Amino acid sequence: MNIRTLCLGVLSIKEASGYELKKEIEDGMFSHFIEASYGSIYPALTQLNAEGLLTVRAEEQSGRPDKKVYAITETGRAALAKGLAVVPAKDKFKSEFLFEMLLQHLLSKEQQDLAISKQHADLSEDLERIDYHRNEKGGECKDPGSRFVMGYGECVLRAALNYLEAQCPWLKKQNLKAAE
Amino acid sequence: MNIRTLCLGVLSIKEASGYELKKEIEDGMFSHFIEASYGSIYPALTQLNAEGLLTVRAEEQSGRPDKKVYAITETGRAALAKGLAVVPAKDKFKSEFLFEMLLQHLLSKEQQDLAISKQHADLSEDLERIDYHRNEKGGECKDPGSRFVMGYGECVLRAALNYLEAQCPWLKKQNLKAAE
DNA sequence: ACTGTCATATATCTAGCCGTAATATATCGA
DNA sequence: TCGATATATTACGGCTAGATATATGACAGT
Repeated sequence: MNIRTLCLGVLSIKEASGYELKKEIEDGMFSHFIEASYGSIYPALTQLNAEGLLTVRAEEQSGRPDKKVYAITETGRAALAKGLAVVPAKDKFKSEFLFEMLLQHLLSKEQQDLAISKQHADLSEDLERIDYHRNEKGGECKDPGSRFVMGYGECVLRAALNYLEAQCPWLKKQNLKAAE
Repeated sequence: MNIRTLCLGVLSIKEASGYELKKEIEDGMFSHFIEASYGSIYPALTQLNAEGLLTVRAEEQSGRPDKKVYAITETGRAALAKGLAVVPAKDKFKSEFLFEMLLQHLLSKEQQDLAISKQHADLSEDLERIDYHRNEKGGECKDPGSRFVMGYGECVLRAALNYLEAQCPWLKKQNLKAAE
């Protein structure tokens, strides 16, 4: 699956500008299992629009560049359905953290602890974001699809967090201190 | 962290040809948290060799292309240590499976079930590979680094698998059938 | 109060890294 | 004979990181 299908998928939920699309992918419901950069999003939107899979509407804004709001068309929905109708590729997981841990004998104790703290913070942040999307933004994630992916993410992230805390008990103490 | 550091890291454990390196990344201890393709590995090795971070030794083989076995040098180890001495970037996780699940209302029941079965199989396979590296290849993964990353992987994969089976009870029945 | 710097909001583009997949060749097992 | 295994190479295209442009509001420093 490529960036084009990805954009169509996000836009099938709600219309957005390129900037908002990126935000959605970075901070929104999609954030824990999708990545995409401006350099791929903007050209994709332009192309999809040229092919009639999206429409654009320019919103003028004082001081800022015009916002180009993209919306999916019926043709776009058909293309999306087609793009999804393939068996998904295997998940891709890349972790520099685990790579460093594997070679931990090459690192100082401080570097190791720093890496572990950072991992712990990253995981916690992702977990909080999921909780936020589930609870605080009431109503937006009530469909079966959203619930499934939120549940998946929560469960995986929590497992990682638990493992980390079990292996490094000092993380919890540090947590308590930080919470004071 | 880039491919160069990655190659150095793997070669710091044992010397290997480009082909073997790829195998290690694909099927070995690294497989659940690292990806790299021939298209990036081979040029990286050539370059690292040119810079004196690796040495090469050509092993002649009947019938096959010569095997170029790369080994890390002292300069290479220093470069590796330097490359690791940065706070690791955040984990990257991309899942087409979760993307499809989020938009499940656009898929037929058959497509959904197929995607779920495949995900289940992929996760199981990864988990088995970890178990294999921990148990059957006795002695290779006894250092703290290996144990940590194997434990992490197992724990995360098992959490995902449990979630999937809890959400889709038919997976277990199917499993039992397949095991007969 | 003035000033500078940073964050937010928006879009675009480029350089370079990286992956996909084709190509080449030889052996071995089915 | 077909496919898998073992090995190396490379062209093409996709994608990321990051710089550039512009305006406004918030906040810290002097």
